[in-house]
Amino acid sequence: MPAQQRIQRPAPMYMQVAREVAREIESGTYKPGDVLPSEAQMVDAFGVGKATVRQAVAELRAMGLVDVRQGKGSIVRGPALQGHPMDRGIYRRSARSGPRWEVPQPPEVEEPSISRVVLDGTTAALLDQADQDALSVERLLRDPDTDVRTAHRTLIPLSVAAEVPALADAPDAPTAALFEHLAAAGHTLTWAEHVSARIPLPDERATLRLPDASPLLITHRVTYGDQRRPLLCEELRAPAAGVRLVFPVQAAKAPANKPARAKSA
Amino acid sequence: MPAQQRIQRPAPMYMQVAREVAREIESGTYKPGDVLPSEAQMVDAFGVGKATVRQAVAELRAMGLVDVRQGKGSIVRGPALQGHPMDRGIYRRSARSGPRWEVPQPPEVEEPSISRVVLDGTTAALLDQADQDALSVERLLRDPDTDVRTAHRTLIPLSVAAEVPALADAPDAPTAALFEHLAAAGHTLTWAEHVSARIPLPDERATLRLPDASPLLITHRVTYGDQRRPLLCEELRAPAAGVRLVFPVQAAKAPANKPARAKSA
DNA sequence: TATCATTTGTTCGTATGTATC
DNA sequence: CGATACATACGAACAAATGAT
Repeated sequence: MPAQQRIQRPAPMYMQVAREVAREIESGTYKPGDVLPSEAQMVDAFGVGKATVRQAVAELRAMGLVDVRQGKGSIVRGPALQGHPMDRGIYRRSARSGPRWEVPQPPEVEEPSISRVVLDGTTAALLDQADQDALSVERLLRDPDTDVRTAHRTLIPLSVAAEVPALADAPDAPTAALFEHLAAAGHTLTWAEHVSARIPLPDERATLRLPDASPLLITHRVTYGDQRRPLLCEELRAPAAGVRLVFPVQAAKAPANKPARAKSA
Repeated sequence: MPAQQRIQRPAPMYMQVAREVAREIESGTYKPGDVLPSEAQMVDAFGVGKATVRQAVAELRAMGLVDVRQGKGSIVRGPALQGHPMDRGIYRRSARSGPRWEVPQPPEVEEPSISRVVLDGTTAALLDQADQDALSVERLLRDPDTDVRTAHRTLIPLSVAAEVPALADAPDAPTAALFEHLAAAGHTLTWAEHVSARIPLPDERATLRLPDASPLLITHRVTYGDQRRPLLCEELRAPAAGVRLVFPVQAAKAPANKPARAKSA
């Protein structure tokens, strides 16, 4: 720790402006839906150049506090979209009653599109099949209550599709049906959910109608059969702002083995 | 004017520049660790103004493709940090063997700091206690293998701490010990994990050493007692780039709308 | 140790295009 | 149509960090 830590240089002016406006938003001076003063007004009010104001507004946008629209202005976002997850959960739970499965899933916007794809790095690692192609079923889902759009992709390795013809015949069946077919083929199913997040790509922002400053929550639900063989992978991409993923968890009875640091090359 | 719909305006110049450089990165012209041409060189190479080049570089940074450092240049990131989750998982699993619990947790960097806090919107909703204060234990954790830093916060409502004095005596005990105390007090424990993500605040970027374009993965693990009463909330904030959260999932036997309770032996 | 060239960061100015009302 | 506001683009200057001399 150098002594330089003590002294603090004044923050850049654009950051000071951004913080000042952010404070006014949080204190209620500007309420959700309000339009902030225009850039020209801020130039006069703060006595700084236009580039400084623009960068300050860019910071506010990156913080997720405002939505900027050309020709209109900078609109203050509601707290629900300011990064705090609302009470809208996407529940990730599967339930089984006898031979039937229940897997919650919102209705889809368009009909699913089926294609044959080469697995990318992440999904190849999860499915443990570097060279194998897979069937891909892509869906665009939409929750009618909240208008939240999510992208869902089911990946069925070709080897699994060959073994279980029911999957190859109707890969676009509901997830519960896929589980039932795998169970009927003699597999004992277990799952793992892999959750990550990243900045959305431009086209993802468009199709999912993502606002600025909203990361993309990505979960891969891998279905395993016996000997922990991966059979299926579902990828769900959801906006992180205003949405939570909820996992009901049951503690395991026994610590079993410890796969904590296993490195599979 | 309807014909105008068909034509598409050319993308802004800064976006064209960004895409061109991104293509060169992905095609291998610039490899991870390489330093991109300086801004001045790009101004000459592309024949655009400096502001245009700067915004293009800002785009590349937002895409997570490069790391820009003053006085040095723009360094191409490795694919591991380009938004694709690596094979480093944070395992979220609790195991019980008899009266003992096992909860995985990396070592902490500093000693935990204990304070009394007022619950914010999210945690108040999860703990179902709008007016209640809570004990807060904050830890900064660090995985020695990967140098990944995570922030961990345990919230114990004051009412729960009053009922279970062992929690109030040592709120900074390991999570497994907290579970054991709650179980010893007669509670049957269940959990739910709430996962979200958002853009990190500036100070979070500093303490967690977050690179640009890395969202923050946030999970709230709520511990419930009987009648689904929330007893405890743990908040974990982890960098989303290069990290996955892994949840082992077991399908419930019956589609109960009531929480499925673990059978006590 | 100190200096210097290079590179990015910040800030100002000006002009024009485009969307909204 | 016109006024307003943001988006894009140019130029210029100085500050701050970096690495090598």
